[in-house]
This record gives sequence, C-alpha cells and structure tokens, in this order.
Amino acid sequence: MSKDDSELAARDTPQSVEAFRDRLTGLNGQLPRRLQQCADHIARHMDSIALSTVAQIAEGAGVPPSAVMRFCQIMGFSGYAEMQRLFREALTRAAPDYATRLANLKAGGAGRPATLVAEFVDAGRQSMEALARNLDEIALNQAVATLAQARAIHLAGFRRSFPVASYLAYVFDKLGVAAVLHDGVAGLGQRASLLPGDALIAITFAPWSEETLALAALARDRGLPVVALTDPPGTQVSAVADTVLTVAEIDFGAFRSLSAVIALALSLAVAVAARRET
Amino acid sequence: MSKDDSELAARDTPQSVEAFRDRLTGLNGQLPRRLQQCADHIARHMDSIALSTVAQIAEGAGVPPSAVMRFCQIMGFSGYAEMQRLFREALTRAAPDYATRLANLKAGGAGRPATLVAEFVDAGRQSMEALARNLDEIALNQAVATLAQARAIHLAGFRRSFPVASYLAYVFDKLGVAAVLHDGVAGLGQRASLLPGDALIAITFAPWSEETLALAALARDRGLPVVALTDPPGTQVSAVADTVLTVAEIDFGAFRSLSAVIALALSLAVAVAARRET
DNA sequence: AGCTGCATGGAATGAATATTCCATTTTCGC
DNA sequence: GCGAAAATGGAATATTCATTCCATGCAGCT
Repeated sequence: MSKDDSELAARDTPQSVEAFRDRLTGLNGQLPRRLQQCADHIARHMDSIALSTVAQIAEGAGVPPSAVMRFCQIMGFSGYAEMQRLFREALTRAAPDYATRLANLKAGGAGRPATLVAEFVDAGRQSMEALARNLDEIALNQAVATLAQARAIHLAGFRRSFPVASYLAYVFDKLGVAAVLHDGVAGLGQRASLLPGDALIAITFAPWSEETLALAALARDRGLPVVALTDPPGTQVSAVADTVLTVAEIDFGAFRSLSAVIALALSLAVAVAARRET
Repeated sequence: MSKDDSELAARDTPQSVEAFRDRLTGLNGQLPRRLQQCADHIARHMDSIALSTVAQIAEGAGVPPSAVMRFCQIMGFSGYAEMQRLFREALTRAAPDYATRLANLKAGGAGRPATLVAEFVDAGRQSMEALARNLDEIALNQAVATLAQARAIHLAGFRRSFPVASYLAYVFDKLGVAAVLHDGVAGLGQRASLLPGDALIAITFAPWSEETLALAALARDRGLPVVALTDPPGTQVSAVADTVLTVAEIDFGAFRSLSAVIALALSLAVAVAARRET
C-alpha cells in the first residue's frame, strides 16, 4: 500500500489525447469485464467524449454510470469531469475560430473571391476526411509492395490529373527513386520506355482519359504491374489495373481541390521509398 | 397579442447555424444595449458556444447571465440549452469519427503506409485552416482585379510549384481564359511571349527558385503586373511582385501537401474568370 | 463448502448550471 | 419634468449531472 497501489493504477494523469490513447492500449486485456466494455466503447468514440454526459457514455457502452466513473479513475483522472476537460481542450485547439472564419467568408456572397477560398477549403477538408475514413489499407499496402520492387516507376496522368503525376515525378526524384513522367510532349510519348521489371502508376478520374487507360492497357500487356488512382468505385479502371486505390474527391463547381489525391499519392511515394531502403 | 408579438420575436427557432447567423444579422442594430453586446460577442465566438456555459458567455460579453438568457429567447430558442444543442450538433456532424480514425491511423507506427496518409491528411487540413484564418482578402481582391484586366496570363512555377502552375493552366483553359504555362521544355522558355497587356502569376516557395524570380523580374521590367504566391512573410519576392499572396503550408517530413496553395490558386482562377465575364 | 477479496449496480448526495422572477433603473414620449 | 413601458441586475429556484457510498453478487482459493 505505502509503496505502490498496483500495476493498474498509475497516479499520473494523461496530459494529451496521445497519452490517453497509449494508456488505453496499455491497459487492454487486464481489465475486468465492465471496465473493458468502457474502454472499448471509448476507444471507438473518443471524439464524442467532449460533448457527452456520463449517462450517455454509460448507455453507449452498456454499463451503469458508476462503471464509467471507475474507468475514469483507473485512467488516472479524478473523475469524468477532468477527463472530459482533456478532450474539450483538444477540440477547441483543433478548431479555434476556423469554423467561424469559414462561415464568415462563405456568408460574404457568391461574388467575393474570399468566398471562393472558403468553398474550396471546405471541399478540400471534406475530401481529406473522406480519405481518412475510407482508405483501403490493404490495397495501399499492396500498391506499396508492388512499386517497391519495380526497377523504374512510370507515371501516367493527363489533363486534370497531370499536376498529381508531375508532383509524384518531383517527389520520386527527390527520394532517389527512378521515375518516368509520361508527359506527351511533342506527341511522342515514352511508350518504349515501359520495360520489363518496371511498374506504372495511372492517375485518372471521371471522365477517364483515353490516353491514360491506353497506356495502362499497354503496360499490362507487357506484364508490368499497374497501380491506379481513381474515383470510387474504381470499376472503370479495374480491367487494366492490378491494384486500385480510390479517392472520393469533393467537387466545388466544376473543379476539384486535388487535396486528397495528392495526400494519397505523396504517402504512396514516401512509403515506397522507405520500403526500398530497407 | 393574439396575432403577432413584435418584429423582434419571431417564434420559429433556427434549425441550422446558417439560419442562426441570418437571424443574427437581421437583428443587428435594433437591439437594446446589453442584448447587442451579447449578439456581438456571440457572432465573434460562435464556435465556442458548443462548449461554454451561460456564465462564461456572459462574462465574455460583459453582461449578467440573465441578459444572455433573454438573448437566447429573442433568437427564438426556449433557452440557452436549446441554442447550445444546435451548435453541438453542428460540431459533431463536422467531425463524425474523423478524429478517431486519424488517431487510429497515426497510432499504427511510423512504418505503415496508412500512417503516412494520416500525417499528410493532417498536414493538409492544418494548412487549409491556416489559409482560411490568415487569408489577406485585400491582396486577393487586388490580384483578381489585376489579372482580370490582363490580355493573357502567364504561369511560372518550377520544381515543387510546377504542379500548381500546371493545374492553373488546365483550369484557365477550361474557363476560356488565355494562359501560357512556362514549362521550360527543351530549355527554350517562352520569354518572348511576355507581351504588354499580359500579367504573370509566379508561384515559388522557400528555397525560392532562381528561374521563377528571374522570370518575374523580367515581366516586371517590361511593365507587366506580377502576382506572387509564396510563403509568408513574402518579403523575398516582394521586390519583383506587385501583389503578394502568402500561404503557410505545413510540411510533413520534407514534403508539403500543396492543399492550401491549390485551393488559393483555384479560387484566384475562378474569380478572375467570373470577373471577366461581367 | 466456506471464506476472502474484488467487481458490480443502484440509490443517495452534492455540485454545477440553467432558468425564472422581481425589484430597480433607464429610456422615451408627452 | 412626469409617467409608462421597456430594460436591467441579481438573487432565488429548478434541473441536470457528476460523484460517492454501500449492499449485493461472483470468483477463486483453501
């Protein structure tokens, strides 16, 4: 008693959401039944703690309120109020006055340039949230594995996908990965450079561009693996691609922000480079 | 009494943050002093309503709590609790389980590709929030005005800024605005095409590329207006640009998401096209 | 089987907070 | 200035919610 209570109850209270999460995973498995239910439910709904009452959490987890209180104490807090404060602070830091600002900009009327910025920012943010939510991790891992083995990586993306392809070219170059950007300068194409052992990343969105699909088909015929970045559901390109990564980019007006596509493409590039070095 | 209370108190309660905002602006000016203070403070801190108590709001506005209650009723709510519910719902809809998902992805360990996605998404989101917060509306309006008058718009952006420049070229083309992408193919450049009456958009970030700065300087010598997209504080390019738009893009590792830059560039393009048509 | 210690549920308590009410002050029309 | 009506501040009340406490149940050990 005088030296240490038990392995469960460390007295220091988590000061950040990360610390909270660490503690939660550390406790996993060594908790009694009801407290484990709390832990599971809370892990799954961490963001709702900031706005929920003890009773709501308890109901969601299927336990009495007192169990939730015990859980809070085991996590190192004096009670629920203290635990909630942690999440509330995280929430206010995440959106200080951003929401207000956006709303102000949007309210300015359709004609104002600043209103457009707000709309595009909003579309981009939504796209990225959708990406985080719907990411197909298995397909991503498969894509990384495939590309990491390739001798050189070919990049196909035209029209509105070209910025993504060209950014990938820049990033691969910086990372020391051999990459060929198929830019179609002078109508020549670089089709002959699709050699055995290479791989292709094809980036195309509805309406799918003929050139990209044709290039992917050619690569496939020559036996090169093809990774496609496209809209969901991705069926349009599945005939010519081995791995399909889908991104639901939100449009505003006729244009898309590209935020989510670039984030995904960038991750792919960095992961491939990291895999190669090991 | 039986027909209508007054112009102030319409009985229907706002069902969305937008409706709330509309009502607030509608009431502006026709409120007694203390209630006006409430309105001002709340308009300025709308996002904090979800997490504040009546007492906190009252203190912030410099009024007694009862004034805040009256304000809520004038806005069409039964009380503060009902008003707060509106903002809480808006907040939870904005971040459904996105935060949890992101945290889960990040927790996966540095090696996993999905972790990278989470990091880039997060960086992108932060960048866009920063853009919304720090947007210099005056500079933006000035840039739009300048570009709308130009005969043709030249685009300069190399290396990591090239994707932005090429996307602008695509968008301007689709919008029917004459634009020249200076892509440096074959080392030729298109310097001779910088004719009087044109304008230049120069996109460059630290470390600023020599080519872009040189091109901007040349344009300036010939009397063309130059709009620059760059990092804050923008002093590096202010010598060669008439209008400077700064974007604080957050890096993850050595790479930036480009989300905010693209959102700003896109807004600029659409605003210019809209201005031209009128 | 009986004992011991932990886990559990629910009811009682107490604190925080929204909400109402009323006495007082201010404002505005005459 | 005077009176009526509206506005205001603060204290009283009601409600919601976190927190504690204790009686009961359950499991593991001897």
